[in-house]
Amino acid sequence: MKRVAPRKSSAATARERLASWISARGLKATRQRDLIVDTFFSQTGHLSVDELLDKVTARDPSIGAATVYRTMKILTDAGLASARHFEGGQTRYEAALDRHHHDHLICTSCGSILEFENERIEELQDRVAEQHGFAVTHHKLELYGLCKRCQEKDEYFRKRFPDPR
Amino acid sequence: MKRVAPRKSSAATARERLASWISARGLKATRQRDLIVDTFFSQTGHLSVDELLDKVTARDPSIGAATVYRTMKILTDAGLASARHFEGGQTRYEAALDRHHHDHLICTSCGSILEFENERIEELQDRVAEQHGFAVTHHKLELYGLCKRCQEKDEYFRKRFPDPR
DNA sequence: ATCGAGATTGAGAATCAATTTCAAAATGAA
DNA sequence: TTCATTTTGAAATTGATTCTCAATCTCGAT
Ligand SMILES: [Mn+2]
Ligand SMILES: [Mn+2]
Ligand SMILES: [Zn+2]
Ligand SMILES: [Zn+2]
Repeated sequence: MKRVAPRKSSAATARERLASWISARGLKATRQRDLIVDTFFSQTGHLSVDELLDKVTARDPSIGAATVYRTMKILTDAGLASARHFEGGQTRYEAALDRHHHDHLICTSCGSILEFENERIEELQDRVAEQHGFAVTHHKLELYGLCKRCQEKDEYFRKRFPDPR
Repeated sequence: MKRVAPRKSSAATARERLASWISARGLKATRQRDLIVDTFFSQTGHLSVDELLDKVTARDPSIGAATVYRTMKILTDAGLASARHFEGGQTRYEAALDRHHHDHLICTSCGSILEFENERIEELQDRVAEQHGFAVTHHKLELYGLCKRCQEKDEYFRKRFPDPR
């Protein structure tokens, strides 16, 4: 009878890593931190602090916004989350454990975010940097526009209400 | 005796275009606006509102920051300047008249900004968008790191003070 | 289990860029 | 010139984030 080795959820792994990262520098484990980290890793996608705070206060209304900010900064420093600064809005965080570098397509109508990886683009970026004697540490590639669904919605309204005015 | 056709400075052209853009929508020409636009186009590079305000108040100390913000927004709407939101700092503006789209290399040590165009990267971006059924309106590609000079400075200090502690 | 140095907390204040408000001044078409 | 409309500068406001601080918690050493 085959047994799959019990796979640790990446949330669990993240909590472990955070624990060692925290103790490694004399920080302390707290109930609030655990709750926030737990909540964060139980979500997918790109979460703003406000959105996260909502979920967190649903579980414990006494937790303050500052603590969520502080905790997400720790997660980021520990390499377990990454902060994204898309156009206009607040900072958004996404889980970073076991994830490749990737870039984003952002729908300016509905706010949905798609991810992509393109090795060829990365190479060309490296080449550009090289040509300028530049040592790149990180980069940002974001494509803004309309997702498929929002294009279709637009199309629908254009058909129903042609040539307004 | 050959004569080159007198070439209008792009600053002058920008002022003309702005004038028609302004009158086209019932706005009014003002001394402050002229001064700000003049100052902006007499500079090169990527200017923050603060930096621009400094130059502007040197010429007329009575001009307020709000007016500079408002004027740069008009220039942007008119397509004569473009706003750039690099990591961390304030919005920076660059002249947009007669300029191709381009992207940036930003030195995180000295703040210098290099520009580049790469048609191949743009094509690949289009392909990515297409694959996701995404209609891109604009994008942002920014490479952060150390410029040549800052790398050399680092190198110099590493040689002079090896293995500290 | 208790202690105590040091870390963490939540609330509210502070910061910072940017926008808005508002009363006074400027613009420009008639 | 008139005068509806736009613009201005100063100050207030906004919104995201960080900071401050007194009270509370954590955890290694007793
Ligand atoms: Mn992502
Ligand atoms: Mn540029
Ligand atoms: Zn959409
Ligand atoms: Zn540099």
